[in-house]
Amino acid sequence: MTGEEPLDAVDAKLLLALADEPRAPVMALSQRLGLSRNTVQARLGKLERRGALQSFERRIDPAALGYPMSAVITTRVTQRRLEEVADALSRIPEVVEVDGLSGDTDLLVRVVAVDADDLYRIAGQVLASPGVERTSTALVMRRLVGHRLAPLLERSAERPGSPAD
Amino acid sequence: MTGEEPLDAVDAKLLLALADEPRAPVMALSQRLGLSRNTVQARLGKLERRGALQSFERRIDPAALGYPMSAVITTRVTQRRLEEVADALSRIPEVVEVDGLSGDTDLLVRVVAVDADDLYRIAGQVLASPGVERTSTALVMRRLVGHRLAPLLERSAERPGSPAD
DNA sequence: GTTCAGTTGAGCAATCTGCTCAGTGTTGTC
DNA sequence: GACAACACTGAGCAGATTGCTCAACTGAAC
Repeated sequence: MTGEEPLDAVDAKLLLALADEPRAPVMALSQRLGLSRNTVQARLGKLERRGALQSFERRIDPAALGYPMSAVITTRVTQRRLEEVADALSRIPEVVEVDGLSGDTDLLVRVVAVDADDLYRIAGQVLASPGVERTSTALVMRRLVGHRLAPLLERSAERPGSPAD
Repeated sequence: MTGEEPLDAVDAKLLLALADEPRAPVMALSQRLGLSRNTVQARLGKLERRGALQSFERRIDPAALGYPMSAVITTRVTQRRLEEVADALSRIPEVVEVDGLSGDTDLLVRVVAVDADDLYRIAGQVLASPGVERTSTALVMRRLVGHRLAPLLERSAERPGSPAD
């Protein structure tokens, strides 16, 4: 068991509605879903308590903030120093995301930058972080599919049970 | 010029406040920022119109939806078929993000899955997509630094001018 | 000196919020 | 079948919030 039961169809529909109108008042949502205001409010509260909603920061477009350039830096790290490295990386403001991976590369570091020079500087900082052995920087030239979850939400919204049955 | 001027300090503060309380009413935001309600409303409207706020879907935690497993699949693609491949990938619901990269690997594909079997299946679908030559799947074992933008926002909130001066 | 965008404070009717309560299924259990 | 647990519903209420518009003020640019 995952500890929390996965969301049900109603939750999925609620999230879809929110995806469409993020700042929609509860009233609008309840009408849209054909549920009572009470229910929607309870569901929303449960979603938040459950931690199903991540930080609002994820919605902010770095480009609009003045960082139009984005890159992924795959890094190889001295074993057993992952924590330390992650900590060092988190101190670089332009590092927006770090994932620990299995396989050849240990870390996937996502950074944003103002321009090419800026990116060069940041990549240097990543490489200079204690514990980092080797890095490889790849520019994000184009966002082919923006982060989306709607397809999975729609699946959940239709089926009653768990996502994969 | 980027086409749109970057956000200013007020915008950054507004976004920071929203990051703290995503569903805060405009009134609360205006009090918090020491600005008039009118101004906050105007700013918010401008942010949305400008496209500075991305889809709400980004805030939804796939794990809560029932997809606790995440992986990045780097793929090599037949040249000139990027569009086609991206289109094919976008039809796989579990593909949540696709970036076109410079360098050795052409595509960075982020997928979520219910479990290891599911991931195996999805990786197979990615590889089977027309135009995909080779793939390499790496499991996201741990999120070291969750997607965040606050450090950059705070920088913008303090300095009056552009993000890097 | 004038124009212009951004901000402010005020006002208004309509709506929304947070909260509580009791009633109504729908389940699952013994 | 009886019963408890649970989610959903409809209703109510005081108070806050929204969307909108207006006129006035500020600072900067020209």
